[in-house]
Amino acid sequence: MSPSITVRHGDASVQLDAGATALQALKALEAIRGAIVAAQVTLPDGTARQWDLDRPVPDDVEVAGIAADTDEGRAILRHSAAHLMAQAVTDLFPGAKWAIGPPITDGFYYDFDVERPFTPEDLERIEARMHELARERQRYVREEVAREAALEEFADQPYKTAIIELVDDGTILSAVDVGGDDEQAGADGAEGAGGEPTFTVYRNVRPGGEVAWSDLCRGPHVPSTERVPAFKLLRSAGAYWRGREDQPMLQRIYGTAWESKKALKAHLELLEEAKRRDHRKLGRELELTHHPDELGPGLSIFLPAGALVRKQMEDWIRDETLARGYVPVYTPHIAKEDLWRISGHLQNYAELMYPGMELDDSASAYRLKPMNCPFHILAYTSRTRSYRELPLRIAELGTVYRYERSGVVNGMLRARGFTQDDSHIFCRADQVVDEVVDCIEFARDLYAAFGLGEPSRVAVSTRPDDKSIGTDEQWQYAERALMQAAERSGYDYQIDAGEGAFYGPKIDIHARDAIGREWQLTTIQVDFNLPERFDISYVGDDGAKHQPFMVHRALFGSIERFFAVMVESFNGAFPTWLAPVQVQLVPVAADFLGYADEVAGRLRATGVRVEVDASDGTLGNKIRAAQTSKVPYTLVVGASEAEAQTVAVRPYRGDQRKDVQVEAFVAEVVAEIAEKRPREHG
RNA sequence: GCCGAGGUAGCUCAGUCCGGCAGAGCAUCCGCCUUGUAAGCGGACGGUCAGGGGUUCGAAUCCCCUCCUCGGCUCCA
Repeated sequence: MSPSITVRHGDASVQLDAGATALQALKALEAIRGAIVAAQVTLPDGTARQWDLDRPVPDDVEVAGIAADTDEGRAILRHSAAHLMAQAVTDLFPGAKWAIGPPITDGFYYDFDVERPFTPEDLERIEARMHELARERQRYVREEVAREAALEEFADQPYKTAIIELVDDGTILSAVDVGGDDEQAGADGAEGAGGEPTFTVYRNVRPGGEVAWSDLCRGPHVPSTERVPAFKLLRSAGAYWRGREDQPMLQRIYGTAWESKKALKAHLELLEEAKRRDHRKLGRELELTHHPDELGPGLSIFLPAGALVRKQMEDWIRDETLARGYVPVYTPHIAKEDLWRISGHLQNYAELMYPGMELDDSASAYRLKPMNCPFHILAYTSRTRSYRELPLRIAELGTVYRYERSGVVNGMLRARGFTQDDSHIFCRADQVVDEVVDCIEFARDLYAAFGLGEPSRVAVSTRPDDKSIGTDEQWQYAERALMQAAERSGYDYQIDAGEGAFYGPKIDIHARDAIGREWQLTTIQVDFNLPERFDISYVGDDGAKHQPFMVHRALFGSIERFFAVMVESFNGAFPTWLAPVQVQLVPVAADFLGYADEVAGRLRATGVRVEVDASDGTLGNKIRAAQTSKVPYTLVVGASEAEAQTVAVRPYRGDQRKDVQVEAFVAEVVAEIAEKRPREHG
């Protein structure tokens, strides 16, 4: 008579023979809905853990299936895909050493130490081999092994033994961090006999029982290789072991894996769509921006069309900033090195600053500004400040220059010269939370105005582990203030531990674009440090001097980055109020140029940005030119229109309308433009 | 900075492996056409083949260095 266990799912409960697997339990409980990749087991003490379907479940637990088409389920099947890839690499490149292979957003990677970097042809071979292995229906078999046995088994895998060693000195958590979303280390908690950690090894077992491959891994995995239904290898790249430059460079292969071929296809199409929308490509095609080699990496020229879009953005933020009680300033691009010594930038930020400009007749070098804050402090200290003036919100569109390392510059998303819609709010300690809440609401309004909807994520970044200045008390106060503000603004927020700036913690606000990608845009930082370093003060109602807090905030973040996000999110087809050219006049033949000019003039008189196509191309040719330029409205005019004082309206999106009265169209487009600009200039 | 892939006309790309007159389409300009909703026809213009050095009778092509771009590591607005 074998002992029995009890398992539950919701209200259901059932008794099973001891040794029953998670899959058997779920079947007995009739708890399987759709495709599942693993189980979630909630132990009697309330902790929930992911569990292999073929792994026996303990007594008195709650079990549930993890569906393949959830984030959690995809992470598991991607992790299994990473194993499959490592096995294929091992087959094709004998002697390859494996490091870690976690699932990441939308995919997975695995790092290898191999003789030579992988070529695109290698990736094709590896992927083909993965398909063969998947068809073999190898089972992923979990096995717990003692530390010594693990060390022995992976004696010829230095990175695996290093992971095991990391558990020993208690730094396994840092190894987990290296792995990103998840990690490969098989440390399954310090639960082994005698306090020794127990490791788990996953073996890929062929139907005949032969062990094809084994990896140290925390799991769980899908039950068998054919349960990784759709995958594709995307690219290879160098990556440092443990992400540290003093460590060997490994070869990383990125792949993506999905619960179905359909989902994979949809993802690959999204990648293609992203490529089509790339702001560098559209910027060139639509003549928005220019990045000639002579200019230098990370620097941009805004051509007239791009500049008009940017002007709309700047007008919006300038007007809105003034309306919300900020005051404007203008500051220079360079300043004496001493300023940056006082601010602490030279000590904490030097590697991101351009080198000093030495001048013969000056005792001090000058530096390009990487941030605007010291200048705004100088604006603050231009005279004695009273508590009655606080909060004092100083704002500027300030262009900063940062010497980003050559490998990290990325179009306008990560640039060396960029403009922040920067503001520094000087306030009393008790005003910090209110000010941060206002900033979050301001950011929300901005995202809405520019068509990004609600923020997708709010994250509070806390004190960095390494470089930072200030006392624990100051950091705690500031971090608490940010969390309180985040709570009051009603957003769920997450904590990014150790991701703060060197001078204080911050809130970052992210948004999703039209094709679902997430961008970090707004940043709000609380600073107690610069006020101290510059010894700034205000006179309180007690007549004594007090030190204010500073809130740094940039809502667009970087105008260039936000511009790039706009280009990509709108696919270059801007809403009318942002579009560089709002209306394109197309005469059907040269005879009607006069009437086209007349209509254009009436539009221009109301402030609409309008152009007339005076080329001698065919009508089809001119229509095509208008469409490919993505102008919101094309107006076709010929004899009948001139006669009746009408236009034929061809919107970029939507159906064309004929015989629209000119005055009606003007009123329509003017209203549309006004509507998209909640606070029109003037 | 490190690893990999690239750089040919304003744009998109052939030609590079295997050294032998530098090409196509689009754009631009000129001419013809006088047009009714996504490319009319013809011609012209346009190149230090990223830059420099080397090998060679001869280099876009092979070798070396530098710059720049792309994808990553890392970082970040």
